[in-house]
Amino acid sequence: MVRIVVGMAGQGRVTLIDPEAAAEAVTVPLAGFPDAVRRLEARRPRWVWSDTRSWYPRLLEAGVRVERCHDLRLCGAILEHSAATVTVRDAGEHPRPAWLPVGPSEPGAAAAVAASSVIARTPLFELDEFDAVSDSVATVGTPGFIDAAADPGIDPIDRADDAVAGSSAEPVAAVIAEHDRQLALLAGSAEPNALRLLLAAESAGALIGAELHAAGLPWDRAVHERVLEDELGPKPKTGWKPARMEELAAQVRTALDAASVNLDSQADLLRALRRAGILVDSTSRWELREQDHPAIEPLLAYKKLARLLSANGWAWLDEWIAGGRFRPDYVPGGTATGRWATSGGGALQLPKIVRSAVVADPGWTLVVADAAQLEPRVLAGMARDEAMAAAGRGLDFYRGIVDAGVVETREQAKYAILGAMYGATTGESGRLVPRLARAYPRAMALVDRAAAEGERGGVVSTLLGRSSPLPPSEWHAAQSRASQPEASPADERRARSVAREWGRFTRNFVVQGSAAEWALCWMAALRTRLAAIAAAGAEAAGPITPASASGLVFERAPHLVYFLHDEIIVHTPQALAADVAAAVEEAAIGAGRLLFGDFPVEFPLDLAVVDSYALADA
DNA sequence: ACCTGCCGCGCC
DNA sequence: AAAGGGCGCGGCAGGT
Repeated sequence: MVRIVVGMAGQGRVTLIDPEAAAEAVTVPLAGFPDAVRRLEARRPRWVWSDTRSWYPRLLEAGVRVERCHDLRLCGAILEHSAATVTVRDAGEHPRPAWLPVGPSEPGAAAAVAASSVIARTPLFELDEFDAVSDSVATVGTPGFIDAAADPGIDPIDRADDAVAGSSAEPVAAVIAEHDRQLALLAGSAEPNALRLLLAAESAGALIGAELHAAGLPWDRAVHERVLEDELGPKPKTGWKPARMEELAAQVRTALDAASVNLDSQADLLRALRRAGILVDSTSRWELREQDHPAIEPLLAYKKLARLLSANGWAWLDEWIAGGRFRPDYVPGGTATGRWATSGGGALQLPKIVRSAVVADPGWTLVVADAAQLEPRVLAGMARDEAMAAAGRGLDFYRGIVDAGVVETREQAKYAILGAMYGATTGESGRLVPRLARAYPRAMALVDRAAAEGERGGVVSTLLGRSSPLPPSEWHAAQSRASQPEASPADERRARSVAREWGRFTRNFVVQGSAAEWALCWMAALRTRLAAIAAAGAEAAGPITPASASGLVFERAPHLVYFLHDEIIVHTPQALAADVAAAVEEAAIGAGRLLFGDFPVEFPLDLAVVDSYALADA
């Protein structure tokens, strides 16, 4: 595997160097960076750079896509916290350099499942580099290493200016040294194969995050406006509430006999409710729903509309939709578990009601796929729980649990599973968990171990070796107070409560984090397959000229446009939709193999080829 | 005029 | 209907 390291060379110039063939180093002005990368990409190197969010957008703007990279910021963060690197880190021979940015940076009808012979022939993303990760682990580490406290991060604008000004940030020698340091941590780790896969997947995610932003989610403003008018009434003048909300507010005020209550103020509303004899402790929907009073129905309707207006109303459209695209800033690895975050636009919370505005361009269509019940399947695989995996053989895991006689209804199965993964102790969900534990002891033991480790302040890790942060200061404070001789029963209750709370976090961490790893591998494999489909299509269309090369990135080729934890959308020319759908299915099968080898856990998809996102879960 | 914390709710 | 994990965001309240 050739690596090409990217770093600054002073005077605003960029050096691209294969450290093993240093004589061939290229130094170019920043403006020449995309072309230099385009030329060298033919060698299919792994690009090593400080931060994908700083470097890759300018390549994408110039129409340059790269196949793979190593994101030093993201990979450094994983290596710095992983329980698998504790020993090699504690040896102290590989201290983290001060310049390396830490914490998030800012950027700027389904085809049939492909036969497994296809899977075997088509390499996954860099599958050749990895053996399937065969050990299931909820690795227990040693508390006492670096906390996950957020660092301020690096402003991308400043970074770009630095680059132009030729600051000494990231001189290429330092970047090479950092990559070597990370490779040494990897080599010295307890789980080099798993971690190597995680770093590759995380870095692929970084590329995908930038590509998703550059491509944008196709968005039909007119459809969105129609939704708003249907729900809220005509767009009001600035400073006015939509007509439908005013009507509902009037009904609520009449029913409460509170002519001037401000429904947007929790405090004001709560007082008015209680004065009207509705004895609630909050204004939240689940509590109001229980009440029998004529004010409740219009109030809940009002709150629903208020939410739509403030989160995805006309102002949102003006701010976030331009040129028929929604371009949120994705933050790969932005949460403790490795799930992505987004910054701005609420991209991970698109309400179902506005999804009808996600419409494919003319001649194009959307391939929408989500992994059905991903987390319990990942748990079954991690725990190597044969019985649980058997229940998941088929599209509906919950039905499988019922058919196995564990519980009576599908709903019970769902709540039992959620309870097991989230640590429910009360309610119907909590009562069902023991039945699940009898049926699937291995899976239950895995999450119970993770919870126990968290309760005592320890570290747990995902399948591939991403480790949990240490407990917050409240955990330490509560435990130390409870261990004092003069500790009160209240102190002890508080300490147990705080401990159990952190245990629920670590319990969920191993499942959610490992599911995020499956999703990254799925998406990374899909990205590779989409590129192959695009290349084949381009070949059929004739030679690639420099002018058409940028079109190869998004304008002619199927490409990912959305990612939501266990769900993806590919925007594709209609003629390629069947190929894309097959690629999506193959990638899912491949991700399962990569993480769980031959263990018989399945990851079926709900997949739809539709012109509008709203039609996907019909 | 800001900032921060909390609530409520959208998604997984 | 069920209450347990992870997020981001808008709005209000209460502080400076």
